[in-house]
Amino acid sequence: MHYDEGKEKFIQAWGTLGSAWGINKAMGQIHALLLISEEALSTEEVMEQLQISRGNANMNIRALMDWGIVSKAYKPGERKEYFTTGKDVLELARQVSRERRRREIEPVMRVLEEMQQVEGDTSEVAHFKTVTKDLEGFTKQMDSALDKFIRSDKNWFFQVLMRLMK
Amino acid sequence: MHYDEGKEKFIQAWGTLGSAWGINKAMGQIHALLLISEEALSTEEVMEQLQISRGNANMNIRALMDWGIVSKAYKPGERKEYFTTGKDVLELARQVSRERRRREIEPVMRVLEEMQQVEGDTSEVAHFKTVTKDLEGFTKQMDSALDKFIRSDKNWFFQVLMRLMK
DNA sequence: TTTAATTTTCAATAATTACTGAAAGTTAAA
DNA sequence: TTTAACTTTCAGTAATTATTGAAAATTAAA
Repeated sequence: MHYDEGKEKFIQAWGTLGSAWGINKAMGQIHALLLISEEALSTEEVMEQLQISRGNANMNIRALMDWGIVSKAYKPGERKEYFTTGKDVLELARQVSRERRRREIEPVMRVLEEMQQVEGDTSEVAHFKTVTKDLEGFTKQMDSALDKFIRSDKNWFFQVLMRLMK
Repeated sequence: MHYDEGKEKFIQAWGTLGSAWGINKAMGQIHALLLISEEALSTEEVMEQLQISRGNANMNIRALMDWGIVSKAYKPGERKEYFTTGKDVLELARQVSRERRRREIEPVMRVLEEMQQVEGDTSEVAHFKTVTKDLEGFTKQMDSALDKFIRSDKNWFFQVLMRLMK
């Protein structure tokens, strides 16, 4: 397979994966492009390689920076801004976990907690509280495991993974 | 808080969580509704409670069945179909993991594997292969941990969680 | 300062995705 | 069989989300 074909496939696949997980396609594609670029890229280069508009490129690069997975990189003597993403996959996973935890898990957990405030002594209410309590318990456990992962170092993570596999 | 208010909040929250994870809102809401219903519900009841059309209800109930998290339940003497979802949260998580693995992780893994077929000896190609290989390795490890989780029983899962927490 | 390079914003538009409702299809009781 | 209850499909429409491109804002060199 030629490089250009592989590159194209990878960028598409990464965009599609993003979509399936609630991240917009262009954002996924820009991330893919930066991942495989040895050098930091300018907005122009992103626009050109992905055939997207300036506005689109700018907005999604910003969004990636908000996620904490893309950062600015100035080139000496150049005025223009360049962008890169870390090449460490574990660190990437950690950062994505951190953000999704904050953006999605925490809000839903707060709602689940509130549900115990529902009044009434019908079996309907009892059932409602049981289900939401179960969800809350499970979510809390997952969340604290995730938290551990986020704070962990490489060694801890691989050790856990090894223990878990056997 | 009154039951109806709590119910409404929970259904909304579950729908929103769904959206953030690439599942459509109505699907999430129907699932929430079935979760908190003690009895199986008919399409009519779903339509009425969520104020959605017959087509919408039918399509999303089917989708939930495709995911393997909602099943038909006939009531004695009744001709109409009723639907329920399991109330075991761990089992639910397992089933969702199973499906996302099949639908999303496996396809992307196949693409990542292919990337090693790229030819060329430039540093560009070398870098490309390194990055995609790293992603592939990480994804494989996550995938096999997930597989373990999917196949595990409750005890194994909680033991792992406990070990992991401390 | 001016000027020019660069980035950001945002109204307009396009593309995608979700939803409706009625017609067609299916199923089982009469 | 017929009939009626029920389920599924799908073309049309609505709602949402993504994208464009040009104007406004910002930045730094001249």
